[in-house]
Amino acid sequence: MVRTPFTDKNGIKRGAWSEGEDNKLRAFVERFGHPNWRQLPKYAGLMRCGKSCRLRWMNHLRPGLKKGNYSHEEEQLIIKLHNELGNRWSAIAAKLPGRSDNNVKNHWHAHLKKRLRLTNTYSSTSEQFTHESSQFDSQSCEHDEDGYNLSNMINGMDWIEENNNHIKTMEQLSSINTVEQSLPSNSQTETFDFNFWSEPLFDDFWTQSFFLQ
DNA sequence: AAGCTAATCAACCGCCTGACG
DNA sequence: ACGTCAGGCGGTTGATTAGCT
Repeated sequence: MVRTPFTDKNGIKRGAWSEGEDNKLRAFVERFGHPNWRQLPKYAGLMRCGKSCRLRWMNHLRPGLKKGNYSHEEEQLIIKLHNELGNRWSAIAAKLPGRSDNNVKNHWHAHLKKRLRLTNTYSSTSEQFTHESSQFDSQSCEHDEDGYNLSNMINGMDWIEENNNHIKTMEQLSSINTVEQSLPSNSQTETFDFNFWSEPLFDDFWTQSFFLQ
């Protein structure tokens, strides 16, 4: 699920990162930090652009990154924050320890957005859902930019998740009339010498000594 | 088994912002 | 005040995998 590696006309490598490249970047950043991403690949012995190195570090290599499935709580928090902040993925990711902005954004587009759409479709077919699934007063509860009731969204998502096996398609969902009866009634840096990097001797001496270790 | 389509997510691109000279 | 540069952000692309016919 990654782009095929290739080298562009400037000799910059692009596409998927190899394990060796990851190791070089990780080792270098852990040792020297990253005060200058543009210069970093040169000193780290990587044929990558600085942006690519930064992205790789931020989204895959930095310590504490959480991989794998999102918890229910995380998903609810994303929905809530997206409602409050819009597409400010970095701000949303900042509230989710261990998740990168890219990761959150992908999860939103691949999972949550669709589920919310599904929920709203269902919501519009069931007046009862709108009434009973919300434990909040309609005047005071939160709404998204399109006017959707946020609490209903989350409750609806809960329900869809619980009943996922029974709902296969949007068509099926919108044709269900008896579903509402089954709805729950109470649903709810390290320090670094910056001048060091501009020191010409750094070029050969440090990169060599680093990789000779 | 083969072909097709949808889903997933890593990586890229272009733009914006702030720092600095 | 202006230009340049680097970092960061959000949108988009594309390769791979999974599932369906």
